[in-house]
Amino acid sequence: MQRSARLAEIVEIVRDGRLHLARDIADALEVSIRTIYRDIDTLVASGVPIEGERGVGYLLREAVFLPPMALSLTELEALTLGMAIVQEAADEDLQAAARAVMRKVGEHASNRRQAPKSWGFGVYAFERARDGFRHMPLIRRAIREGLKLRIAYRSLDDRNSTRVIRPLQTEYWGRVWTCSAWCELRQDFRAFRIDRMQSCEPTGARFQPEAGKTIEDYLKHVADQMDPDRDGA
Amino acid sequence: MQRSARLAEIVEIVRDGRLHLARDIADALEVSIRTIYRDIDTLVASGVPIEGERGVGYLLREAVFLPPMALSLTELEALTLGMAIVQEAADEDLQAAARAVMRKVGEHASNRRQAPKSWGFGVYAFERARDGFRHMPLIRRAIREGLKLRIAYRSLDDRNSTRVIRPLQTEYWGRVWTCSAWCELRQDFRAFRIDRMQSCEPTGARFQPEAGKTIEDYLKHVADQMDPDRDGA
DNA sequence: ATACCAACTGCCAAAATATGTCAGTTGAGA
DNA sequence: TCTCAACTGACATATTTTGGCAGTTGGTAT
Repeated sequence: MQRSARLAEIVEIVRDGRLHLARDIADALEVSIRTIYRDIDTLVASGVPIEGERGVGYLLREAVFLPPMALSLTELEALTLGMAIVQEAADEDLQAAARAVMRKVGEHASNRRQAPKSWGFGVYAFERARDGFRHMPLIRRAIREGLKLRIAYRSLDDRNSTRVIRPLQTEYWGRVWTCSAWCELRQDFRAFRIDRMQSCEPTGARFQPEAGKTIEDYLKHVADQMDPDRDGA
Repeated sequence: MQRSARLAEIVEIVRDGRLHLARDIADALEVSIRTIYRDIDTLVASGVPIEGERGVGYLLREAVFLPPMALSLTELEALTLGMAIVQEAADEDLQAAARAVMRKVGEHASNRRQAPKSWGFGVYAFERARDGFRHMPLIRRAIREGLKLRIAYRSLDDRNSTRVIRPLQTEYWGRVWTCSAWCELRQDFRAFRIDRMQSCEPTGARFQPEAGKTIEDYLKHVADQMDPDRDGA
């Protein structure tokens, strides 16, 4: 196995977020433990955020490793446009992430001989309801980790309710964000406008994918009933 | 110099879109020409679209090479969301490019141990005016290459005009795309809704950045006058 | 047709790099 | 104090990379 391929393989092994011992990695890749120590040095030196702790093991958290890629100019434009839109239309966490992506990509992509100053895109939102993004970072985390949320919701015709939901996905409607979820009050799927959530907090409970209540079930469900604002109770 | 660093360096040299001889690259990197031939083999094998022609030289067109990168989960979400929006809100060229980006990124990013089936995003556009994207690929090319365009425009109050413009940038307003340009008819900056362009074709002429008519001048200009739909003539 | 160009290929010895082994040290926790 | 596993340095060995050489190939200019 080539050295470069082995480096990539180490990242693959380590990025599941669990602890790994140099000994085990060495066995899996059929090289000596010394080589693994040297390889991890190389990876850290080239920016892969692997954390090693004496007596514990190696850990790579919250990171995904992209291999070298060749993008066409049009693909780079799509990427730039997408990141520009996210920087306008999403919450601060995602805005910062989009900026970071552009910094990482741009750093290497823009030092071409005649670098275009502008990429030819501008993105503007007519109604910037920054306040409507307030709960999004929490909701995204809840979707990732399977956390139940308790929300206070004010419907479009100003009726209030409090309910526990299992958030499944967020949707962007051009101006408004919604969160689709399994609603434990209604025992059914519901979509909530995020800017109409008066409050939003984890209940502390978690949920597992459950037959009939998963994102796949929801997507089948909406194929039939097409009216996200139907729920006003 | 390390082999891997040299491979990256070759891409840097070659991606200016001009012809390069293996001899010159070898001299620049202080290795033998034989090594360059082997390196280019390696690069092509790993997907870099370098074209070599006997008796001519090497060429890499329309491509940008991204080095290995580590993205945080949030950054990957921003990337995924941006590409999802572009796939909804842009013309077919950009849609295809966004799909390609996700294929390239996802290929490597999604084979984690517990791969999330969905990234927790859905993107929907209320008004899909696909027809309004018709001229966008041409306009983007014109911006890149500095081509003058002749457009037939129908204003919001239904007055028609034909003019030659120097396109500078496109803007996305959540639902509608516009193109800002130097208008040779009005001798001033104008913003045109792309879905109101009845026709759009290159005049054959090119333009160079000219003091007072560049994208930078335009951005200064809009800072003062803030009404993109003002021009109805 | 001929000459020329520069990409490409196969081969081999020399140079550079990566690897395994071994004998340590370090920091944290039990 | 002991254990664990990350880490480090040194050195002989194995592997990979490199340069040089002698070709071939496809295309263009003469």
